[in-house]
Amino acid sequence: MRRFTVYDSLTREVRSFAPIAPPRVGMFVCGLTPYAEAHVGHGRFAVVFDVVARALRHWGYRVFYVQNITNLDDKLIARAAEIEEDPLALADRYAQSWRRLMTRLEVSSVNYYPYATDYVPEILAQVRVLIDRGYAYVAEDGSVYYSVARFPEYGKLSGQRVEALRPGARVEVDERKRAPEDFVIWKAATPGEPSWESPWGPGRPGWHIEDTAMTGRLLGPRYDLHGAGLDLIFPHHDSEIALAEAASGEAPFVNYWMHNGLLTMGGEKMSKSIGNVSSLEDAIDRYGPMVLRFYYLNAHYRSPLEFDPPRTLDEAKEAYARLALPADRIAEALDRRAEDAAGADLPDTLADAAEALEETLDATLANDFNSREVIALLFGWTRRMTEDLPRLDAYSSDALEELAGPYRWAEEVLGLFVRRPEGRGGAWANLVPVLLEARARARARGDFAEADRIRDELRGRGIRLEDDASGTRWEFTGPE
RNA sequence: GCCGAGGUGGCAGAAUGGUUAAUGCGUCGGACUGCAGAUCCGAUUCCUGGGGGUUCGAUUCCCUCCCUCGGCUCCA
Repeated sequence: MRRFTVYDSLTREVRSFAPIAPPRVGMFVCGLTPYAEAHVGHGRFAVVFDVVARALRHWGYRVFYVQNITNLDDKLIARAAEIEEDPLALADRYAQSWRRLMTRLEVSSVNYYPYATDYVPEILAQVRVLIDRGYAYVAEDGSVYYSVARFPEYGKLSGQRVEALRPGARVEVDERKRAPEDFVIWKAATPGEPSWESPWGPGRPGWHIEDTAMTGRLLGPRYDLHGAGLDLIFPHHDSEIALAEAASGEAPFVNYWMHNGLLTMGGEKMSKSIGNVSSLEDAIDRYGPMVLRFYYLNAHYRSPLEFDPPRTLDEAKEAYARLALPADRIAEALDRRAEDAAGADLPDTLADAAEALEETLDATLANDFNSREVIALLFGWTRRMTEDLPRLDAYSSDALEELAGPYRWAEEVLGLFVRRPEGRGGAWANLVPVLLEARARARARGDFAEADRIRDELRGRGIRLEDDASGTRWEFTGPE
């Protein structure tokens, strides 16, 4: 297991990572409340923590990664009422859409996406324990509240002191609470809304306790790594700590807290409530998953990242195309000579450089997941590979594998350079070589009008041609 | 008001107590090309918010001020 460091939001320092029970690592990330289409900001946390899990596995840890889905809350219920759909059905619809987007984005590391409502028994059990231990009380209407005053360390993650909070700053004060800072863990049912039976009457789970009940069951009372956007630190994560440590009597609840910086648009956080959202699916359709992943990983995960369409993704597209060009050419050369072992060996200096680079990539990422620095190193390799492109077909397949090494590393750990057959021209792919041959003949006899006509025709079908010294290449870019 | 994060070239965005502050985008020049595009080579050597302090040396550490963003019970 490689050693690595990670910035821990609780201690506010970069710490060396040590799992509770190596090599196993329990990892939990706060996922979506699926009541609307996912936006580009959501994609960031998904890719950031995907890379964290991929890296840990690459380094020999056995990661169990859980990303929850809050499939019932006030906003979701309100939205469902608006469009006259069952709230749980609405949530399921958007949750499945999220899963499809994750597949397209190559977010493959999540082991389990639990629904909050599938953990009602665990939630009720935790509510019971908290009442029994005197941390929670039942209000007149059957709601149950956590009494923040009973947990003196409340706020240690955010640094907030309870007495400094402004009750009602953004959310109306709830009269049923004993203290304004108390939060609901079991919400008495409202007619017409989904509800479950409980010893305190019908109701539904509060937000914070969903996660602690779920992780208690799946990861145990204490686990290694908790991630999310930094907008969730307060009150959500502070409340999770208060709930979990009170319920289990064990501490610390979580050993490492990771928070990613937020994606901004127009300088402000991208969010549904502000309305400055841009669809994630749209971005994937338009630019492809690799460009999007590149864009996210091109910044340190803790920095804010500005999204300014179309400029930012156009720029990422240009940069990624340049970075990936040798990776593609090497892969193509390998395809061409799959069964052919003949060819030149790699010069020692190049072979050594490839090996050394892989070690540097690991060491760089092991420094608090500095993916931006890793990408800078990969650009260095791409520059070096570019010089070798004309000689590619002279190398043996073993030599080509060595050249591909750093890109393979990035494919496994960063999820970049993934080549999928989809989007490569579909049914037209069979026709293209025939048309290219016809065009080559036209060019050879000087009939450039015919050559351009074929090029334009294909362009109209979303296939772009490029001539270079070795002949004509094509790629499917989609209809304009 | 309180808590937290952050201010780096035209833009995006890294890093480090120490030679010309990475990398990419853009721009300019050149190569290649029937044209286009892509690609390649070179250039863009006056960029670390202001003011103090520690140090032989600060963008980095400390103090202070200014500005931006996030949070203060909906939020990735």
